Amino acid sequence: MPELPEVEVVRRGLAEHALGRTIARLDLHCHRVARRHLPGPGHLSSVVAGARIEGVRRRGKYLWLAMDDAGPAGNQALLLHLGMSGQLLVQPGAAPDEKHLHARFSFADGDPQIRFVDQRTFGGLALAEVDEHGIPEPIQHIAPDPFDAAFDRAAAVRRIRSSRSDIKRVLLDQRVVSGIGNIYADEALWRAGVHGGRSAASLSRPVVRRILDAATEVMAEALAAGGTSFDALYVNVNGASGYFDRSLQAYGQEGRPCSRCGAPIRRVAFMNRSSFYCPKCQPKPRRRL
DNA sequence: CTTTTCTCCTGTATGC
DNA sequence: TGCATACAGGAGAAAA
Repeated sequence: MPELPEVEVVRRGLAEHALGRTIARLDLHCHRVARRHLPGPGHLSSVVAGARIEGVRRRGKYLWLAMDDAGPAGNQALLLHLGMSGQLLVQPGAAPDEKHLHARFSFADGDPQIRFVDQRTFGGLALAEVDEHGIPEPIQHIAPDPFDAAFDRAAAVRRIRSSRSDIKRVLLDQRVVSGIGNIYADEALWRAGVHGGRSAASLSRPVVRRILDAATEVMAEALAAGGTSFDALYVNVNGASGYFDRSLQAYGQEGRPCSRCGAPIRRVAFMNRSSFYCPKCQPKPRRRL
């Protein structure tokens, strides 16, 4: 599932294959893919045609293409989110349409195209104004991720400790720290030896720092491995899977012995999904999870 | 305001 | 075999 490392892998692929190119046309194959673009898909396509891609940026799990000032999109950005199953693929125009092809970028210089393919259509595209730092308006509420120059660890620690919620919930809240999803939240908590059900406010500053540092570290390692792919849903722009799933210590490891202490990893239902943790290394709080 | 729950979607796996 | 159900989960809307 695309969390920060997977989105960064895709960003790098786009930077390699789309940066500096002029969009000849953008074909949107379903209305839903542009649902966040209120003027509609026709408007989005017409504005983007003829724009030159001047930057490929990311904050947390959001990607955006910065457009040239002089072009038709004027200093706007094309904001992209992969949702759970979105893929951006570099493909020759002659390649057959993918089953869940939702958007196709064709370029003035010909091949290759960039295609947005998304089985579950939780992802999408939208055109957005940007602020003085180049951040799109619709994601102003998304906090900087740990790899962002604007990331302020001390501020993040304060924000986390001021929450009244469980630490895992807070880690998943993109307004506090962005980029962390279910997989890396579980891995960071396992590394830090903290149960996700602990109340965030009850954790000491050093423990919160340790959790944030663990999240940063595990995401950096995952990025170096090309991301985590459980199935064919997350791939890079060339269709290749990442291999960090082999290095996961908690997520998806139910019943397997903890690599630190040997206790079997447990799975519990959490927020309509799952949490994985080591019952010995991550002692459960008295409160319910 | 903060916090929690619900909803969007479809392919795969499991159960009867 | 076939049909029903559970599950995966990011993020925003809605509810509490």
